[in-house]
Amino acid sequence: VMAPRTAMQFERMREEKIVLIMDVALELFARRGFHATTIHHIARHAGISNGLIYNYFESKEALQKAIIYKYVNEVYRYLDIDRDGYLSGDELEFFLRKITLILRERRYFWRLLVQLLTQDDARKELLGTFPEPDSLMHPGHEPGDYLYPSLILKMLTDYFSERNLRRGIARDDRTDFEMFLYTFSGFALKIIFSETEDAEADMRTLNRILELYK
Amino acid sequence: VMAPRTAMQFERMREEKIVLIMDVALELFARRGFHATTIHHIARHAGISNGLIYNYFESKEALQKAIIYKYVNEVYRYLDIDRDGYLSGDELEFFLRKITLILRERRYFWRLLVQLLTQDDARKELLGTFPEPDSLMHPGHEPGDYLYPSLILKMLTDYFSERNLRRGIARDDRTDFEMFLYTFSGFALKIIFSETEDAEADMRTLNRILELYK
Amino acid sequence: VMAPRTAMQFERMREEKIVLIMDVALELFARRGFHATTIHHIARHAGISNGLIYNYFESKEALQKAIIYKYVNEVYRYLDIDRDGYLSGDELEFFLRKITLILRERRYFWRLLVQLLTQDDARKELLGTFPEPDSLMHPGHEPGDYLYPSLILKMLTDYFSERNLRRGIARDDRTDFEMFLYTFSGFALKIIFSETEDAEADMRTLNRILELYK
Amino acid sequence: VMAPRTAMQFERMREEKIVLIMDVALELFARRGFHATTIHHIARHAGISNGLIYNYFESKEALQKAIIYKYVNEVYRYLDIDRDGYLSGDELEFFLRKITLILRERRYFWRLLVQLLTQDDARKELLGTFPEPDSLMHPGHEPGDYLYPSLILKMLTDYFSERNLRRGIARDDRTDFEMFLYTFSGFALKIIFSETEDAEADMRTLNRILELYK
DNA sequence: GATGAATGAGTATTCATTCAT
DNA sequence: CATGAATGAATACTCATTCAT
Repeated sequence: VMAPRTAMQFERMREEKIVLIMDVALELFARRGFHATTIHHIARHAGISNGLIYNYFESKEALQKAIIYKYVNEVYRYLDIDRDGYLSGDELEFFLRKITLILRERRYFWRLLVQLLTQDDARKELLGTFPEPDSLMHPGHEPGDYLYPSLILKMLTDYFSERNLRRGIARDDRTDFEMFLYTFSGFALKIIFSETEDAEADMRTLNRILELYK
Repeated sequence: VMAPRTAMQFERMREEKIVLIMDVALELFARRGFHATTIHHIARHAGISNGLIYNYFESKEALQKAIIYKYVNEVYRYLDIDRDGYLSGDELEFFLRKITLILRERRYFWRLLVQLLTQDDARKELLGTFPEPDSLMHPGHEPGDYLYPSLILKMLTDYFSERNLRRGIARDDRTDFEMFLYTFSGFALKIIFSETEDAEADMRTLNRILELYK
Repeated sequence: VMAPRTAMQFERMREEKIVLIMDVALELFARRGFHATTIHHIARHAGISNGLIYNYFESKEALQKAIIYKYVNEVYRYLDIDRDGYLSGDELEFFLRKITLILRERRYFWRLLVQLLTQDDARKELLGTFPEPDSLMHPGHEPGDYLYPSLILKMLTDYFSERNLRRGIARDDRTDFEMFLYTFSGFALKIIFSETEDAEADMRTLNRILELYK
Repeated sequence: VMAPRTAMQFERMREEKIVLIMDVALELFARRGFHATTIHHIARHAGISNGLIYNYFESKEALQKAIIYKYVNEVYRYLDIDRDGYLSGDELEFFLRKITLILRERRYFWRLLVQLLTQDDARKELLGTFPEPDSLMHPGHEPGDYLYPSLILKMLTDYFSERNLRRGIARDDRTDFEMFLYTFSGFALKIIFSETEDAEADMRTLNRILELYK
């Protein structure tokens, strides 16, 4: 007579499978696109049956949402720097270095995200999942809040405003801010979509960006 | 017996239908993605029947390829600058201004392209459709050849090599070249995916890019 | 060169297919039950492909609803007797004879209906599709209104009230009314579910019911 | 080594679980239909696991059959009146009153039965489970035999034959017999499917039926 | 006995593609 | 050339059933 599994054993089994499924699905979604990836693909790659996926996720769409949600949260947690709303030059550097790491390590997640931003409906849906926190309207937001995109944007804007002041440029001149954003965006895309890693080259690029815009 | 004029009229009608289908399909592919766009969608938006599409295109995939092919050629023709393989500063400026225009005017095409580059298989397929011309290996390529990506890249590389010389930097220092590429890529994406046009802001950005990298 | 079909030809084709599909589906739903009947069954019995069914009906459920709706309306039209809200003895007889005919001719429809009334959720859904007309509250309803179940019920109740008066029984004694309803229900079920028709026996039964309750 | 008492306890536990499962399944089958009821539903409602059901029943179908079998037997036992094959007027009354009680108390069972009779295949299967006993052909059947439907039917036929004689009607006139059957069927359905109980009204109806057909 | 994770056959539904007219 | 009805292969999803623990 074998003892039945304990609730904890079951819980662990579930956790493991969920992680497995999400990881496999993320890579496939990122590589082939959501629609071109079949549940059967995912199941085969994960070494499980089609049906099992539905033990853990309501639908293919729900699976994608769960993936997005998980990694977005992970990123936010990872970026949880000193959020007094103010960004010093060193903090900016720290921030960019961290992001660069995340871009590389979570490459597939970012590929998926870019892909989604590419499609009208998915873009709307996606942006809708980041409701702006009230803390943005009322300065002095609670520590523990996530770094919502607009929050990050605001911190950067402020940073560049002050930088302008320091340099004797009109406070609200957005030139450098925009150049910085464009440059970093292009750089980010390169990291996300390059097949091979060249950490050293990336480092050089990052240094140059800091040199220009810190 | 049909008069030749009638045959020509038919030919024109054919042309018009083909253009109609491709334009509608391009927008839909770009907005919703290839898989999420059905032949039925395209037919309805074009005000024709499903079957008619197959009078002009072998398959949905063939339609997409035809679209890519058509616009890529259009872009190449448009970019058909003085191709002696050498790019002066003014030519670079001219080149970038032209591209900026094309990015804006052919926004949907570029969206589709970015979307495709996003998926592994499509990316391979896409890159495979631009076989490198021999003319690249043997300098002094034929006029009339297209400006293949690698050709453009080479012209830019050369341009930045010389610029380095001018500025007393090591000839093969790729720093500025890369920074330029990243910045312009980010800028291009912004144009392609922004819902609203802000030609003036784009102009300012472009001027700044030229200021930095011309 | 063949001339393309006219819109009317298409319309006729559509009509015919819709009727075919609904008829086949009705019989199968009635005989095997909704869940036990697969779309594939229906398609095979109708001699068409699975997919075609979805050209005409949104879903399996929508198909069932369309069937119900169609036959309910047909029945209502068929029962469209002099609807002044008052039922004479002869009108009652006429009414019952008509219903008996319909029960026999639309046997499968009634089987399906009984089957649905048998399941909780379907029953609720079904009853919800017969919204009570306002005309019930305000006597003197518009001619052209359907004979909603409650309207029929009311006519019968009134009939039996008057019949009570005629016979010197308390106006609101429901004994005979209920006995009549039970008897006719049992009789209806027999007609609906008997495999073989015995029109003569049914006639005798109906006569007896009229003898007892007219 | 287990003490016999423990074995017996186990046996009782088994019994209780079986009864629990059958009761829950009966209600669900009756309310939602066999196909729309999942094993998972049953398990959840019974507060047990999916797998456990298969410890006690071969399959979902076997479970339904077991339910039918159990309740049919229960009904038969309950109706186990003096079966000399002859039905006096008082015995008829007794019989009907008993049935009325059972209809009300085993409402879900009867709903399920009606639902099954509604489907062709289930109807055949169901009727096949009541093989006619030989005792019917050879009068003077063994006590202890069940009151098979045909036996009941025969008793009623005989009862009405004699009643005809008493009333000076042709012995084989089936008019009253049929009217009785239809009326009681309609009445039975009303009891089975009415959401609320109205024992008093049912009593009045029953009395009226007896008044008419006893 | 008991659990619930896992399987996989079965089903509704979609959609590119064909074809008679 | 043009239509849209028709096909059927492909795919997401369900659920009875099995089985390791």
